[in-house]
Amino acid sequence: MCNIGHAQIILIIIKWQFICLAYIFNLINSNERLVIAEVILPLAIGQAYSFSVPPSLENLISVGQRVQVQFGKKRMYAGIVYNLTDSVAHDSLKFKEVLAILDEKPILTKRHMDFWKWIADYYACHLGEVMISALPSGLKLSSDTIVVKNFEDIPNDVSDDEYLILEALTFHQEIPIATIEEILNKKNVYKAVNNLLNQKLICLKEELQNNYKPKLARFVDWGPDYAQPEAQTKVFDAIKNESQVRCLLGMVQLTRAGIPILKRKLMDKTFVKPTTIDQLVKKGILAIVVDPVSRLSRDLKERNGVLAPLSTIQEVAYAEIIESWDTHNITLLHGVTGSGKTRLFAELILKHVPENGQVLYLLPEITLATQLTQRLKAMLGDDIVVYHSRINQQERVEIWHAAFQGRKIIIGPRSSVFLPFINLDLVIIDEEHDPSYKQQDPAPRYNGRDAALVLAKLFGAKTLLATATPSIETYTNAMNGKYGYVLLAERYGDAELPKIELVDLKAEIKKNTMVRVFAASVFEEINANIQENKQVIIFQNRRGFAPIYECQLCLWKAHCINCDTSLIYHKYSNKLKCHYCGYQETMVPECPSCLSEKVELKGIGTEQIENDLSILFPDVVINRLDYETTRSRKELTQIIGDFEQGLTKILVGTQMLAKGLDFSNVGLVVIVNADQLLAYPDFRVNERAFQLMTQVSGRAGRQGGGSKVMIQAANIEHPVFGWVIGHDFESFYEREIKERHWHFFPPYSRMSRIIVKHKNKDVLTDLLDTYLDYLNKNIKGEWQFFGPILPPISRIQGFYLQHFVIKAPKTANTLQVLKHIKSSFFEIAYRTAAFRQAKVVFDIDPY
DNA sequence: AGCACGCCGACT
DNA sequence: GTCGGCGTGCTC
Repeated sequence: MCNIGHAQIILIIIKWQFICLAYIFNLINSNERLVIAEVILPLAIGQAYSFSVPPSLENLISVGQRVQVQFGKKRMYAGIVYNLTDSVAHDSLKFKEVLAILDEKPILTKRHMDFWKWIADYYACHLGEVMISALPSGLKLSSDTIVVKNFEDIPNDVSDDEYLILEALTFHQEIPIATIEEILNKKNVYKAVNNLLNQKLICLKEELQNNYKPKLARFVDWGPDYAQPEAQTKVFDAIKNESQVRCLLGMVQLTRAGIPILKRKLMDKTFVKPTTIDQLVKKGILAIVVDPVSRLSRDLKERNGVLAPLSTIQEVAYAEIIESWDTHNITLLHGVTGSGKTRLFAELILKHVPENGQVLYLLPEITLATQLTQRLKAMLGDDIVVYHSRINQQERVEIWHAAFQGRKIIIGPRSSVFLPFINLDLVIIDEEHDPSYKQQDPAPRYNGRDAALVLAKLFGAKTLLATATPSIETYTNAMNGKYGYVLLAERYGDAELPKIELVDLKAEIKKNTMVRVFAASVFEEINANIQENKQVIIFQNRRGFAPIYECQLCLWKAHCINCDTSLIYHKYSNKLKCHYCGYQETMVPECPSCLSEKVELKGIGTEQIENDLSILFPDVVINRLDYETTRSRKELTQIIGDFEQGLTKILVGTQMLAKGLDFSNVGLVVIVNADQLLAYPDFRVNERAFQLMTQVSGRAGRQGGGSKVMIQAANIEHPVFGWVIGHDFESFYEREIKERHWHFFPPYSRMSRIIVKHKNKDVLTDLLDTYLDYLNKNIKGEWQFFGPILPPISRIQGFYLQHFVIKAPKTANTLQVLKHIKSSFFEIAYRTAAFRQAKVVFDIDPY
């Protein structure tokens, strides 16, 4: 008995041991199997954060999906699974759980997130910031996202959670996601929200903002019975009222091409009041249209349906590009303005890209809204998607999915490098030199051109960089043999490059022969072109009416209260505006400082030129193309369309005019003040001035010959003018590259700019001195540090700013040293309490 | 970036 | 005696 009892006890002990062992084994085992998801959150912190994946989700989760996670005490985010790993027990304890998986399938591939990582590393920013830029807002969710009603009746086939959300929306049009959590009385509501989004029963608030804008533009068209010219002619018999007649005459003239006209523009051109138009609308003669779809696109598409054959020169260039791709992945197509590059792109896409290959066609933002995309659409058909800043967020999500499903051609600005291509075969970067490829603010401060080259490399895709005025960096790479090089030196068809003439403003002013802002010869030339029914483009790279408002007595100047900038007068609104922070005040007729009335406007802006022209040429239709007049896409399309169709005779504008616009009847291009283009304190000024003048000139004479460009300048000895006049890119390059070499500027060095902001001016100076001292002592080699530099605008929105510049050798470990620079900055700033409030911005490869 | 916690000035 | 300013530190 005793023995048996003993044995039993032993058995029990063994049993217990077994249980304990099994328990421990189980623990280890389950810990080994525990899956950890590294998740990118849409925040400017850290890199990826880790969350544990509950067993129920283990088989469903994969890299590239969105998941709902809690971050901090109460905030929820839709993050992206960046990586999946196993972890051991003591690590996993501190992790929160993934609460839900939002996408059945990934919405992008690992390859794309590698691209994100490259951007974050190279441009010294957080992965989360890249995510914010990359994802359309329809795919981003967080606690403070606001959900908006987008249905009439609640459908039957929704889940309980979804029903509760929709029901709540019938009472309140908008509900923040945080409130939805309260309504459903639980934390993981994203799944339901996401389902409703997919069913388009709800929208996110940001998604709607873009949709509202086009509604602001009202257009005037003929009433249904007056669409035909005969009916329009007859209508004058019945109308007696003088202003109504004037209004209708204007309509006949301005809508000749069958395109409705902006109501405001009709009022401006015919000097009628809104009531006059309303009366005509009441009679049914005119109609107000709020159609958000431009009719221009339809017209153009019909006109350009047929693909013209390649010219002999284009054939040669085509063959050369294909050949150069045998040995180089990247090729520069250097084609003069008007050489028919677009037609070549169409040929490459149609003939070279395989059936399932994708094409990314990058363009500077403004060109997107123009004829170019219309022409490509006409050439290439419907398998083409255009991605630009003014399309709404719902469409963006659709384009996102289209790219992931292999849509063939995507045209877009720099941000389209973030679309989730699956089989990218060709990248075309048009107007490669354009500075707007560089994003200034916010982070990631990436260059769309350079990022696209990296993206293409990740896919093994071929790249074509195209421009009439290559950037110094790209041209150098082409000359080095790093890139292939194809030259297209002649214009397409019978078009000739325009004759460029320099007009000496100093001499003109001495002789007192200026006609307002124009030299006498320029004024005559404008006049002659109008007489010959040719169109004129006037270029002035400054918007507004006058840049400086100054007191002649005490020299007081209108200054922004937040920034270190002078306020620019806008006549249309009678306001003085800051172009940096948007601050504005109403113009007062006397000096606020000495109360004298001798305050005067100085300098020239596009608005003033437009005003002067309307006085000099009262019978000519003049229009203006700048940031001010193109707030909506429709207005931009309208302005370009009107000029293209010859309704507008003179077009005044800023550098928007320089970007790839194609007008056939321009006989004269005037650059009003070229000195200003050469006055920026930037090592790229000459390059920029050369490019701008050449590009603007390129708008002239795109069909036939005899066109002219007149450049007004005081400092006519500047060498850049000679090269522009001679269409001599090579001499310009020869000289410029020597300068870059001499001063160790890019492409000989890699440049970074570190901008530091602080509310206290002295602390800021102190911090920069301390830090630069540290850098000079600790970083050796060919590294050069310059600063502190006071930027042209040294105070923005209450913060003082200073920057310094780093020139680094182009060696392999540049990035590591930059990382060190970044971390040591924070270290030094942290040591002193006063430094800690400093904000710092890293701008790599600044433009 | 957001948000909580905490320590000092102007109000019921 | 509280409300609220923004400085500091933390978020898997």
